[in-house]
Amino acid sequence: MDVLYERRSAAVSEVMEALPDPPSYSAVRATLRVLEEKGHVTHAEDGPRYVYAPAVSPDLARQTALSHLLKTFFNGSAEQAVVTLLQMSDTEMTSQDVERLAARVREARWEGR
Amino acid sequence: MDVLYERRSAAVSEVMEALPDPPSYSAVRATLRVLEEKGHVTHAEDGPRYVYAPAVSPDLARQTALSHLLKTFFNGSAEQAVVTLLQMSDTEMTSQDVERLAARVREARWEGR
DNA sequence: AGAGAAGTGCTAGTTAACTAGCACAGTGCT
DNA sequence: AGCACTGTGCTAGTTAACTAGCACTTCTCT
Repeated sequence: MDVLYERRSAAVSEVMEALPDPPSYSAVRATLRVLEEKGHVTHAEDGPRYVYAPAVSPDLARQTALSHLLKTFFNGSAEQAVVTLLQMSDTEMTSQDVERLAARVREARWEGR
Repeated sequence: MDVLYERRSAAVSEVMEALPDPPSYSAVRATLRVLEEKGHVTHAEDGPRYVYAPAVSPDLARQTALSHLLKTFFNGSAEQAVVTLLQMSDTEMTSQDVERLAARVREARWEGR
């Protein structure tokens, strides 16, 4: 699923290549078929091959993932998550990014949150 | 794993109760044992029962989870993630929270990020 | 002290996941 | 047109995950 979320859509071979220590081609095919049966994934035909994509909008997927992560690692606190994001070294935020971020925070405040 | 991250530690039965549509007791025990073999989990003995905990510090786990989520859903952009966090309705941020957040952002800027 | 509850260690049987491999259908190249 | 290439549909066999259950130990409550 993460591969599909990251790439937005992918053929079986692309999914396999994106996986670290990938299982067999057959296994990936079977798994995608099961995911489709469960409604997590859709497939479209591109010529002879299937191209799979998440069944849910990117926006909803993002929100679901974020709120799950908040619940699991930050006790539901969005503020703590934001602080950690800023402190993470591999985030590579420039001062310009922080500037824009502050602007957005101000925006959010004006919207009454 | 998510159950252990959220609760910091848990006995087998607690893990099972925290799972939606839980597998059998034996399955949970076996899974935790495998996770321990793979080094993702540690156990301590509390009287007669085992209490499992993640093998990695909460802080590292948080950072790992966040950077994975950034890569998967936000194309690596921490700024986008923060904006989405603020926009999410179920985040329930008060204006006080936003105020404190803005303060932290300023702090982060002074630290040269 | 004794009975019950709750837990682990271990095992046999069942179900699901993975592997390997075939036949067949489109693409692209010569 | 013909051939290699890449892909799907499907199947048989193998490995891993899950289930159910027993014997044994430790705490708890009466």
